[in-house]
Amino acid sequence: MASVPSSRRIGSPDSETRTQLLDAAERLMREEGYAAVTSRRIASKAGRKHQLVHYYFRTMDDLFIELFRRRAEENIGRFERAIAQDGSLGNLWRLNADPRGAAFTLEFVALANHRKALRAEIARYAEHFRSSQVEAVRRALVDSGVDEDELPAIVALLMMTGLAQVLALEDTLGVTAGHDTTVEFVGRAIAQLEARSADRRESGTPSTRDDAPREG
Amino acid sequence: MASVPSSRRIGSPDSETRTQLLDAAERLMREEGYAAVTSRRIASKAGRKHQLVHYYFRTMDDLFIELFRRRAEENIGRFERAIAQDGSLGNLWRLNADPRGAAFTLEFVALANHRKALRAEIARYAEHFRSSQVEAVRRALVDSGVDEDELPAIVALLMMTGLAQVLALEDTLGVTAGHDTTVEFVGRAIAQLEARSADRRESGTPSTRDDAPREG
DNA sequence: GTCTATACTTCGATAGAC
DNA sequence: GTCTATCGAAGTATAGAC
Repeated sequence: MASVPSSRRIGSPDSETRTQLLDAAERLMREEGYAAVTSRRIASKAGRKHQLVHYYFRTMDDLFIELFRRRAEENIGRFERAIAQDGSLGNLWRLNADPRGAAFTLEFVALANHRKALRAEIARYAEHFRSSQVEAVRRALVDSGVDEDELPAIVALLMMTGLAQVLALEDTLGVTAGHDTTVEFVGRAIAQLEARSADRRESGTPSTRDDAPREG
Repeated sequence: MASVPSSRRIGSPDSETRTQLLDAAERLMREEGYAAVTSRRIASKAGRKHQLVHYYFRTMDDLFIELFRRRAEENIGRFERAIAQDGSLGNLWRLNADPRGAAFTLEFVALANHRKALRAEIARYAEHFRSSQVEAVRRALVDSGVDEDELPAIVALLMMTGLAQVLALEDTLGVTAGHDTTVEFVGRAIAQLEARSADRRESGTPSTRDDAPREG
């Protein structure tokens, strides 16, 4: 664990080449799975020699962590911006239903199973993302007049996440029976909840949006 | 695709040793992920020489396919027996919520991403399993007097599957916030549906269970 | 910053002895 | 059925020249 320093030179994190290597790695991971992400194949895809990968990343673990981290941060930022602009249930579902995110998660969780260094990183991200999301869902539900007992925010979120994940997973296998029906069903269910929200606003009930979004 | 015969001798599928090798491979996969499943590590875990793995399996693809197939068949059998005995929603949820199944699926789907031979096998299984399950869910819903428009069987099934998957996936990461709440919620929702079913029986409406439970 | 050269490891697979 | 011997390919990593 207490890694020996190792005097080896390491390239700057700001390097353009480094970014290209990470891009190549990410493409490989998406297209062929994590086992295809090797220093040689990354370099080949980026038109470089494989030793250059080791110049920019001390170990492959470092590379994977970096790969995960930059996408995770981008993801959190994207979600938070989108939610700030439109925190409706419909938008939350749209964001979660993006199959790219689910496929990415899937691959990294499988990876974490045998790269311990990644596991901690992924867990930390998962927790951060979860608490940020659950808050948004909670606000959206309160907005629609859904009581916490009727449907707890965490349950709604796990259902959305789970559904998105299964759909994405099956898509990669080419199994898509019932997917349209399901997406449609969820869309309708959300529309109904949002209609409730509109009713409340018309009848003068103030949105809870204004008062108590404490936590986090 | 049209694999060259290759004159190499291959061991009998009934061999005891072969089963032990498969068991060792399965344990490796569960504990350390698919990348740890190599001929050498399997053999070592089974107290054999690595060449013996190649005696029983022409290629590693063959081994993975066999590994998947025997678990898949066992799984389908177990589900069908359990459902024949108790086809209630509650039991269907219990079966799906078993985290072992979800973890297994996850690893193999990740594997399928770079082992094309496995992909077809997994897709075929997924479709078979899906249609068998959706039929069971449909019967259970009809039994509870839930209309297909109110909640299509495929939607209920994908929700159960997705939820089970997310819970299992997060468990492996050590992220379990809200899991209890969710399991409890689902349990209560199902109990409510099943109460409806009981009401119907008491009021004399015949259960559909009696007429059409055909299937081996 | 990128390359050549190189060391060491692990892997899948085959041939052939016993 | 299991072993020894052996191959070539691919992986991670380091040192040092340019």
